[in-house]
Amino acid sequence: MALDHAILVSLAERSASGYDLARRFDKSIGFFWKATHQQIYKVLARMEAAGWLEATAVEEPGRPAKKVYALTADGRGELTRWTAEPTPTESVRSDFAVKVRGMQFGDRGAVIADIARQRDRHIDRLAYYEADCTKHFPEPERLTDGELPAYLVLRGGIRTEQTYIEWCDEMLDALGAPKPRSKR
Amino acid sequence: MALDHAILVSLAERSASGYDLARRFDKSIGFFWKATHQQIYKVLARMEAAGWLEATAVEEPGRPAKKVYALTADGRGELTRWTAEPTPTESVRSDFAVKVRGMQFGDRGAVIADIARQRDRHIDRLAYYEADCTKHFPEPERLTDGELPAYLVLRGGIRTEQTYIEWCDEMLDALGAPKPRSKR
DNA sequence: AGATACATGTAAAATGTTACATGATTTT
DNA sequence: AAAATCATGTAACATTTTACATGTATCT
Repeated sequence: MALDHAILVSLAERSASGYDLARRFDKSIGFFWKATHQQIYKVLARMEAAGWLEATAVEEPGRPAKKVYALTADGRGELTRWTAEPTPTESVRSDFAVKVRGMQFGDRGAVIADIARQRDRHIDRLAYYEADCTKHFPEPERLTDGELPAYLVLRGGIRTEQTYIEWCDEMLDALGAPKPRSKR
Repeated sequence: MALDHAILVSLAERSASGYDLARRFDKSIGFFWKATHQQIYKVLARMEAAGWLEATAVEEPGRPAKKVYALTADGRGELTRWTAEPTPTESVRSDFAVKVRGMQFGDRGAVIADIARQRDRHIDRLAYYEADCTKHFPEPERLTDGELPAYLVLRGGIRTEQTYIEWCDEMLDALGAPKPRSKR
């Protein structure tokens, strides 16, 4: 009951094949939920069997045929039911935090290098999100009801990345380590 | 290769029984990694078989006997090896973000109420972290090398909660909904 | 000729969740 | 007397990850 709903939301936005979905899960919706194509194909088959989805074979010349999935009335019903449910507390799971906490029992220098790497990665991701935001929502003051949710979720991603970078900065300062790139 | 290292870090800090660990995973280390007792007992058995841990039966009058686990040299070796590995990008998984993104296809009012609920929960968690921080690290300017990592990880938790609350505020404002409690 | 993009899957292994199971002691 | 805390597990099920499998078309 997890990837299922992420796929339902994505298909509600626009019908797609398993392959298309796999690419979406590498960006846009994938910023907040990761999934591989193997997982996606399996869940699509299960949801089609459950009657939440309908598949249509689409052939384009010079390309393999694809199965495009669309929500059925039952699928839309399930999506509505799910949105009305209160979200359970998300189970936190941060390898990185555990590693920082365990640095004194391992390779201190390597962990500091890892913090610096993590910082770089989040700087890149922040830049990516900000570019995405400017591109899709150039005028945040004038958003339609349809655009608002995607915008707000992206704002959450931007805030999260900023916070992560600031946290890495605080750690590198406290550990007396230099920061690898300019930014701050 | 996930809960394993969280348990190794916790046991490196102090030897414990499965039951003790289950309680630690309800707080402290559990802020960054969730695990149930069923999972913990299974992983402990596996790691003992692998020679990373050693169990000693401890009996206290008026209480059931417990098996206290401690790291072996191999266990410490594995922990060091793991800390030296670069941390792979964490796979994001936010039910809540997916739900916000899908609000237009479901029950808008229910999702707004859910955002308010989420906000309250993170206000509570922030208060908890801050109290924990004041209690364990009353003088953050004077931390020993042993205290620093746990302090920094807690700081990360505090920053994360603050950001989450601010994000919920932004969403409630944008959606024209009132905020349930004082705070801001 | 080799790499990348398009397109869809199966199978095995590892991990995680939920339900079941038991029994002593302490607190309300 | 019932509920909570202490203490350790097994079993079934669901989910996720990793490896295997296949084939066409386009780009370099």
